[in-house]
Amino acid sequence: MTMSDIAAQFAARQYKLTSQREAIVRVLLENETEHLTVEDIYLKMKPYHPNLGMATIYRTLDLLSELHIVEKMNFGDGPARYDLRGGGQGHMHHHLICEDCGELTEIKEDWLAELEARLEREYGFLVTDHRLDFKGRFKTCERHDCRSARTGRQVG
Amino acid sequence: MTMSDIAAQFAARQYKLTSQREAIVRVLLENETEHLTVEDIYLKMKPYHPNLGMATIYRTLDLLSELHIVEKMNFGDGPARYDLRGGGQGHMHHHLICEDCGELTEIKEDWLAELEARLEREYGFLVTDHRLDFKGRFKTCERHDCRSARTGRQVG
DNA sequence: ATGCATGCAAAACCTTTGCACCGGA
DNA sequence: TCCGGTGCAAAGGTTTTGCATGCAT
Repeated sequence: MTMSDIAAQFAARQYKLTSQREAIVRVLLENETEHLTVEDIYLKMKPYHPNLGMATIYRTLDLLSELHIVEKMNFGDGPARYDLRGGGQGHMHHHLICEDCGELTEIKEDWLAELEARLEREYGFLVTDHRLDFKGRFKTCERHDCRSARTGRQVG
Repeated sequence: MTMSDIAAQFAARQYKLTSQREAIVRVLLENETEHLTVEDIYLKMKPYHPNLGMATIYRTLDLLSELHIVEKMNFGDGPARYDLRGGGQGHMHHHLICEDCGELTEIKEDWLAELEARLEREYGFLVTDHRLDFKGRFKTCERHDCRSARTGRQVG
């Protein structure tokens, strides 16, 4: 996903790619592997765009979601997180969420094609997108044996 | 899942099963196939427990989540929804979310065992729970051809 | 008496909205 | 000029928290 791809999508729908919107997209592109919150974006932009308010970020992210450029994720603890969708393949979002350290890891593979075919056959349901989250623990997690000491951080 | 199962789990952790908590559990048991919000529960209980406030429901649901008796789900639109976990098998939560009508259907089968085994082999990640949501459309959905008329309801 | 649980209200938190202003076609 | 976009502040909805009271051991 490049800036000019995104510019083309804006143009196709007659949305304006203003300097604010472009700056927000740039932050997303520069942090492609992260799952940023609105506040994350706000703070990263503040030095360069001190007047840009969170409302504009919310509005821009809604727009980008509508265009399927970003995906909005809400894990139910704290604020929603946003993520550029992967290159061509479109939908697929799988996460490993460690219950010890809270780490959120994205699985880059699409393992669900056959399940989707089965849903269509057996439920008459045409899948356009999915999200799969696993909770558990990394064997190598440094906090593996600290479970009882945890404060109540919600990881899912 | 029966009330006495739940009572046993409370006792095992030295939590008190007060009349308020029992009433909340009863509402969940009586609506086992629904995905209730705190407000849903509050309104259902109001006639019988007019003094019971939402704070108690929040606190009780947190407790029930911690005991893995209910699952908290947040789809990012509106309030969180809560659901009794299925009988013995423990974790498994798969949903079909229709983008036309917003209907939320639960899939009652556990299709992910082999994926979980693969995650352990390839990522060193021990899965304790997962959630799988599919967005799409039921072929039979009555609103199938009304997409352009939709207001912006968020279904995922 | 001690400590957990409750009820109420206030606060906190995240997000959306209203409205005046700005800037490009 | 027109219209979408922005900035700020206020409102909205959901959830958490503080604190006094209540209840059971």
